Amino acid sequence: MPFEYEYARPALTTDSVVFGLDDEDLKLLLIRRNLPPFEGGWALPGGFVRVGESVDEGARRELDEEAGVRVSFLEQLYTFGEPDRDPREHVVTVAYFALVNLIDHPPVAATDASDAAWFGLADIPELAFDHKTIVEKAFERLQGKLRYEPIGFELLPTKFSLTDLQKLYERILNRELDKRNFRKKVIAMGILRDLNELQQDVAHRAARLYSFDEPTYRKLQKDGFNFEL
Amino acid sequence: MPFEYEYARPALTTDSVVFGLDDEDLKLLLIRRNLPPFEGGWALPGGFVRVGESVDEGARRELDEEAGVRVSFLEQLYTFGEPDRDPREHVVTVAYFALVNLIDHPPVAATDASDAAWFGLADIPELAFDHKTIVEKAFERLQGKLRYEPIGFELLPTKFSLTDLQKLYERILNRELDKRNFRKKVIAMGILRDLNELQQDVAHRAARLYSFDEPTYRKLQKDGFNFEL
DNA sequence: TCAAAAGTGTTCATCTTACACCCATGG
DNA sequence: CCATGGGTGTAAGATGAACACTTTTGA
Repeated sequence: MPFEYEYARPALTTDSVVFGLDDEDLKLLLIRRNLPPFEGGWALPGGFVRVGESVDEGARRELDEEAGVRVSFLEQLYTFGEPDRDPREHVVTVAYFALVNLIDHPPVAATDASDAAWFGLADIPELAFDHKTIVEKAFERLQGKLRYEPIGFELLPTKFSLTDLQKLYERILNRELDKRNFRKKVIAMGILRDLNELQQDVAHRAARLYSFDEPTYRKLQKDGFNFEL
Repeated sequence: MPFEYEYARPALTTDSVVFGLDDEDLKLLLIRRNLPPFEGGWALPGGFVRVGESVDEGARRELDEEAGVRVSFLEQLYTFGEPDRDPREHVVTVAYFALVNLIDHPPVAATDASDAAWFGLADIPELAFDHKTIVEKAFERLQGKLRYEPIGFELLPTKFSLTDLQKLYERILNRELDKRNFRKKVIAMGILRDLNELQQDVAHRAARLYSFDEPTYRKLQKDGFNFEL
């Protein structure tokens, strides 16, 4: 036992709630635990923070190691510090909230032994520790942020139709939106670039394709513009 | 050195940004450090999280021990985990954001040797570690939350006038508000109880006093009402 | 020619903003 | 009687919500 301290220290981990959109369905990334406790059960990807790496780096490293996932969006969610949340000892976890684009970057096989899998939000199995609470909090955050920040684009392919975008909002917010009003609002914001391209190989009238114009968004944001949908 | 672990662990602390309103000026609570590093300098109240206590409890305990302050509102702000934020070693801190009512509960002398003091936001001295960053983030949070959650009342005495409330908003948001529109909006929300009392000992027409009607607020909130000012 | 989704404007109600004067009180 | 802040309404503009039909394309 080479590491000694004058006072007892809680262990420090990260756990990440990674959402992805797969064929227009919202999915959650889980890994199967191959160690006790909860051996064989499903849990959020995560692990111990190393001394000398930032907590954010730790979260990214664990995602890469456990699931081979490079996320496009990662932010802190909340720190869970109840002493009994891990049966072994006092483990404080910094939870993260992440979005990946499963369409442009489809998942590859997990790099180490543990297997990783994507679950529809309705089909989430029992989770280890307090991970259910963490997932719930992350989903609330996703719903909240979606309306006030342009994070939905992180889940879509670079080129998308207005209907794709609307479906995304409807699925995550869990309510229907008016097509005309939605289009009016999103176009009026001026943060979409019309690519003058059409969908290919669809059995109906092809939709125009757009991309998120991030530079323009940043410019508008500086001038006090607020995204809201 | 009685505590040994198989892997190195970062230290875990809390730091709290406590705001109070004093004679209608927003103040920040700081303590003077009596140990290196930054000995004699000002810093946020906080300290090590003990094994077996929740991180929230740790934050409250440190506030009580270092400044004798019982806060009415405390919530997590952010976890700062850069490995170089403390010159001694890797210290991860869970930062908290707290509000106290300095008018109904004026500060008492600090309980232990360290001295605590309230600083106007414009007069904040140099701070130890990355505490300046933490304070900035907390102030942004205060400004953001103030508009969408009824947290301003935590800073006011139980009985206040509409002008008191408006001044609070103007000071924190740093812009002027229209008196008539402000009153219309806040009255229309139906979350203020008119106490049918008047200010005493003022050298002008006395204002009506109100209190925040929290039960009604909670009821409205359940029915999907959203506070916004 | 049919099915399936794309695309497009107007109206009404609501909310937001701007704005100025009289009132009550104590000194 | 004057200085100080308390208290009040209206009109114009902006925003949000409801709503239905025509167009394009491939099968």
